[in-house]
Amino acid sequence: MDVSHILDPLNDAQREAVTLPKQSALILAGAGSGKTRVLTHRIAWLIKTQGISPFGLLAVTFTNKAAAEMRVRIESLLETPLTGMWVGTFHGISHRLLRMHYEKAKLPKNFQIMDADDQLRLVKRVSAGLGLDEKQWPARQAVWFINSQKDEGLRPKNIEDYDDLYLKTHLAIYGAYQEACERGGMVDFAELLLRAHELWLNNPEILNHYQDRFSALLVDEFQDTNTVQYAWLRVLAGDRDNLIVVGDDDQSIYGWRGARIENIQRFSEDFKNSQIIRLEQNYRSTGSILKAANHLIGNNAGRLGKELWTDEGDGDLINLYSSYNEIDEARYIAERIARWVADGNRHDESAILYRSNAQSRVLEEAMLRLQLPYRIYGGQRFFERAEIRNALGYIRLVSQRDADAAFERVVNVPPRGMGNRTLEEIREVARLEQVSLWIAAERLVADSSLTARKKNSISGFLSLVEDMDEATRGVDLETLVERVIEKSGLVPYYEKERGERGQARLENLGELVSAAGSFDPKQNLTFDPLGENIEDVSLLDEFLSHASLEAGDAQGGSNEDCVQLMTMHSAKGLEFPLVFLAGMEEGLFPHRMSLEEPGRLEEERRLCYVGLTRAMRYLYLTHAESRRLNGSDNYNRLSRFVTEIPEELIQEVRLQNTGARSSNFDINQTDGEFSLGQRVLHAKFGEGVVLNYEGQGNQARVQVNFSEGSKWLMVSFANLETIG
DNA sequence: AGTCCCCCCATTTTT
DNA sequence: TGGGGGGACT
Repeated sequence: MDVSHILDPLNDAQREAVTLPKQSALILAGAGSGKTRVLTHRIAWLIKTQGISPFGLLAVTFTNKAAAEMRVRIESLLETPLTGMWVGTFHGISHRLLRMHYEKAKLPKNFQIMDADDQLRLVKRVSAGLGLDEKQWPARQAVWFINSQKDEGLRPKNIEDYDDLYLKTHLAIYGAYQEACERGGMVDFAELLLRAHELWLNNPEILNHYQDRFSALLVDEFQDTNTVQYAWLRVLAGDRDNLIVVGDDDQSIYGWRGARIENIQRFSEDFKNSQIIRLEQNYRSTGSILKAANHLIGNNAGRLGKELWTDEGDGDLINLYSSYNEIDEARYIAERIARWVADGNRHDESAILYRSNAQSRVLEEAMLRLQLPYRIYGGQRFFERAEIRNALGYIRLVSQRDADAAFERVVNVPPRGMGNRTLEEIREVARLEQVSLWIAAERLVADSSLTARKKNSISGFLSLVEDMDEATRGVDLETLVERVIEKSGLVPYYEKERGERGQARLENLGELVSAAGSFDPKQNLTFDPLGENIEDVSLLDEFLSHASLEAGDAQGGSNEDCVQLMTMHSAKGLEFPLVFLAGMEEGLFPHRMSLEEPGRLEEERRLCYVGLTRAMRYLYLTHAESRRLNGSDNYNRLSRFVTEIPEELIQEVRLQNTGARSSNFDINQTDGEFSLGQRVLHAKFGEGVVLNYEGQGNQARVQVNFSEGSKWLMVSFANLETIG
């Protein structure tokens, strides 16, 4: 069989990784070293030459996007649709397992997935039920506690409280919360993983089945696995020695949400037969950028060790711009991008990366001022928008009356005269009689002791949902969604909301209808073209699970040619020819919150490493001498990360024109010297004042403020005459 | 029930 | 500086 198209495009290390014999391995894949390529080619190679059916393969990723991309790339290698192979996220695959083995997992058949918002609401309710003061015991903190425990694989009974009030209280909340979840058949994200793990531990026959089925397990971004995820993988691998993990300890940046860099550091000990293959040749960045990144990360201890290299040459030096303040910093970046575009490049080949979202606003304003189209990553995603969640709440209730989270969410949206008092009564009945809110509401209506007013508002809601149910029997998914929205009263409710916001919400509701119309469960992981379908899960439930598990894109229109603004975290995995790292200051990056513990500082350094290695050709580091943040001025020192880069790799863009700092850097050039503030004469633009300059020799440019505005000019072509 | 105001807080994000 | 949440007031 001809597999040349699978092996030929690979370098030696990549080829070695792809053609490893069947055993466990750690592929240490540096930034831009062809990690995804190795994974996908490995899979194609296993299928084409090792006689392994796609059915016998499992590939796990962290994000839906990565899973989808992997599938597409394997399919294009195989030149055929990939059927039967499980490619998905830890959560998606766990969800599927739980659906298939719901009885053994001790879950109701129609269990629902709670997302972060549902979870917070439930924790609030549970804390209130325990009589805890929301001020003293913030629900967000309790959620964090619960999730971290679950990420570590810990149930309340496994946790020691050390007679400590903090622990005791949170344990009580965790316990009560878990009971509420069990009662309502609800599963949060962390629970999906923990539950699937327990499913295997408690049911050896099920575990054996999957161990027999999968002859190879492949994991992407292994450095981001948390304790449960690694335990999950180890249980599944058992003694089969068939676990291939790909990752980069130097790019582990999610410790704060449970990821354990130790997992990748200890992999070789846990899998004694495994080998390590390093992918160090980089196909993305210039030599200077790689040298800078290598040096920087060399300051971290306990690395597995890896040095990126390229055979493409050093390229330009890294530019460092010291600005007067954050506004000047943003202006400089914007002007630099404008020039980049004027030179014939695309906006979306440039990216501005920053440590924290708060930095984006000034940058955004600078983009607007220069009329540069931009796109800010992050923000609310489609299925997380309030209007979408409200609509889905109704839909959920139509399919499942006992869905308390949905009940709470929509019972008074749009407002229908259901006061907090009334709701509290419903909750009370539900609590006392151990029934769902829906049943409690029904009982309250039947109970004659209620005032007519309250009775009406409750029964109005109950019959509305019954109505929706009747009106949507036997109807397809799209029609169902459409009719439920129509009956819900959400449309007139949002029409009243002034501004474009209401309009946007209405559009989103419309989009939800079409999303339902084009929803194809065959593309969804929980179904399988080989007929491994999960019995009796309705298309509707499937759609709702999909909405929880895959929150969708943050914004549409992402295909337009825009400057890309995002945090360094969200930039992981991406690359851009022109990259700015803004706010290279102590306290901001590394962030002050991470300074105390050495481990967290190292994670900041890894984040910086990620940032640096996003750049393909041109890299600019910027910092501000003064930065207004949270309403007060900060005077931060230059980030230690900049000083950890060898000086000879950095070229300072020296200039100031914002006044407050007096500068008289001289610009040497053939016909004389300019200094900032120097008056000059240009043949076409007339008189002007030098504001700024960068570059050296015949690359030098000056920014001159002429009467018609400021312009950047190449010193060697502009023929400027000094005057005065 | 809805609006307004005040107070508090402020890193990073996926599922 | 600004957003979100909670409480108070209408």
